[in-house]
Amino acid sequence: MSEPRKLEVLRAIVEDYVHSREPVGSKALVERHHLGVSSATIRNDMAVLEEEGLIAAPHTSAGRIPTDKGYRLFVDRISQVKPLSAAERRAIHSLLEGPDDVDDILERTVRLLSQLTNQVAVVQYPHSHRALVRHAEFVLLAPKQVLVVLIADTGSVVQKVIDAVSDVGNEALMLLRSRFLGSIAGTQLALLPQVLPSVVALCPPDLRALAQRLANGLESLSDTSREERILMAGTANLARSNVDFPLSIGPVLEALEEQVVMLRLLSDMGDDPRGVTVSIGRENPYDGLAEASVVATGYGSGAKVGILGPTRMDYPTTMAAVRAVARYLSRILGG
Amino acid sequence: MSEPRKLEVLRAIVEDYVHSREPVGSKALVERHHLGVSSATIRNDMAVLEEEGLIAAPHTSAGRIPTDKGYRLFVDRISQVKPLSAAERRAIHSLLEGPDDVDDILERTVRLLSQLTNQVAVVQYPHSHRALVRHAEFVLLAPKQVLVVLIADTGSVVQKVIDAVSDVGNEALMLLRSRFLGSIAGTQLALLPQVLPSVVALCPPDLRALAQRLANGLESLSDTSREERILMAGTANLARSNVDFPLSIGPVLEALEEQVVMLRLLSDMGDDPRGVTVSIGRENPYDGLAEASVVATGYGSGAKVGILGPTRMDYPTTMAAVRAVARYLSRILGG
DNA sequence: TGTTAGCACTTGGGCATGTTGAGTGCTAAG
DNA sequence: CTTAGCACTCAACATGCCCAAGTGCTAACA
Repeated sequence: MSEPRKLEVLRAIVEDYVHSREPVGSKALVERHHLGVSSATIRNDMAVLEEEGLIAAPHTSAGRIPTDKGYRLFVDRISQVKPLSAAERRAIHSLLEGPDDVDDILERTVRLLSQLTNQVAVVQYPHSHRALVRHAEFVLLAPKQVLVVLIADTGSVVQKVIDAVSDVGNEALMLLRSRFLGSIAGTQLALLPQVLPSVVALCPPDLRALAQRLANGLESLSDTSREERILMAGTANLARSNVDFPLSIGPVLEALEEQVVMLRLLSDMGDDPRGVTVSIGRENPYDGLAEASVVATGYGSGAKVGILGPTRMDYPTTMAAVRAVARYLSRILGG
Repeated sequence: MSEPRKLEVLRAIVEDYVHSREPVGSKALVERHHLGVSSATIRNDMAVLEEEGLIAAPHTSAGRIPTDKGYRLFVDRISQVKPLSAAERRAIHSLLEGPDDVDDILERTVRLLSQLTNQVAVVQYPHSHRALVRHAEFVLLAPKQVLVVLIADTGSVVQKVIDAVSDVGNEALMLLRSRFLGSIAGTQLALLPQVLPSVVALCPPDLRALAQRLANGLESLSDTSREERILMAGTANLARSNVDFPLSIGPVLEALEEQVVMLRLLSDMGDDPRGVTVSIGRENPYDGLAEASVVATGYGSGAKVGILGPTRMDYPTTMAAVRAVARYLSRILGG
């Protein structure tokens, strides 16, 4: 039996199964695809594929469905990236318009991606460890409460309330502000922990306690892990795509709600810069996603975008959509 | 037939049905509750209740289940608020500890509430129209890009990127900053639209175009509707509670994702300051929630907290939990 | 050696039929 | 007004049957 045809058969099975959601048999296969052979031959091929663990039969006399391993081979060796439709391109392009507020863009990105793929879309906030300090502000909220605001040149603004031990004077605060600002403006956020102590050390002794607290606040704000958030959209697609095929939706929702889980998942996926990465079924590190696949890729300076859906999904189209969206995202955010 | 007993029967039906998820019959009813009468009598009462539209039979020979109207009566006239368990009180108390960052608190609130009730918990960000301007900052990101930051005395920080028509000088920006700040510091956010025009008018002519843009930015930031966001947790509970009773989960997820829908829903609900409001099944303005109920109440200065779950839910316990959480929330955020 | 036709075999799903039991409504007596 | 009794209804379950889809195997074929 020829190797190319075997792959062709696997490809046909995957495509038919994704389309029909039903086990696919040898006869239907030869009818729908013009493989130049008879169903008997296909049966032989399928027996081999089953032996190799690429497909499986739910019960004795039913068609075959792809296994995780089968999907894996399909994705790695067979599937060709489908070009996007004109309408899809247009939809992605329209992302370029509108305000360039990061939050807005990401929001629209996940919506778009979930609509394009009919899956749950997920995007990680852009990494900012390369970002530079643009401005810092201390605002007195109450006699003993100071709001610390840190603004990066990327336009990201983070803030935190800190409590002082004793009453804080406005003049003192302004003095400290200019001291800090003079030392840290223009430095990388990631370097703040190294720079800040010296600023504190140079402060007048009576302000040092306060300065220390402010420094702590700034440092925690610069901690990029604070930015490790994800945004998602399209959870309703989970319910729709499984209306007659009850993938247990509960565990998946749980995983999606646990940002930690999703972040791990995304960052565990390789970061092949030119292609998208796919994690299929039990390949996922999280048990609740045993029947789900994740298709993701990096954008900009290393954060991830992707989708999550049932293992039975249209990989070529999905992968194309994810890749295209990631590219546009990189372009907009200036990767 | 006595009116009090009729209500008692309704109450028993609701409680049993919520507990067992199965239509409840006359015989089971007399066994499980010590109503002092026989099943035949209950049958008569049930016939009356059915005539009044308070309960219904799925088919000829099955028990009865409460209708929306039945739940309504149950909630309005029968159910007594259950006291919370010690463990629940403790859990809520622990909310008081930890950082008083608004985001953190709300985040923990929804998590807690969803765990307490086993439903989807929803919280609206606190209203800020009474908030005062504490500080405003203009930061030059690029020659033609300015980041406008508005800080309120509540500690809320909002920002927006605006594009200028021509290159912006740093000195000009600083000048405008002090002008704006001098005029708007301490005024209510809600009043900004009235105050800002005069500030623009008093600017030197060559800066007026820029000033106008900045004013627009500030105004849009002060727009409280921008703050009308909601936070939620526990969507996985939707799947769990309906494992053997397929409430169509799809439309519900859709509603939850459409913040607009949820916001309308919450604000449409009355704001009885001392009690919680319940919206049952088809009472909801949104079709997708025809089989769901919302239990919500106000907190702080008028924003809402609540939960969403199947109409078949344990109203007394849920209402107690929502009320308790809302009270603590008001206390922490200083209602 | 790979392909094909033919065929016996397996099996889940659909369908008709029968049975059961929970639950009802009604009536007549207490 | 309550109750016991009874005939009736009907979903849920079980049983048996058949059918179509699909398989694996074997023997013939190129």
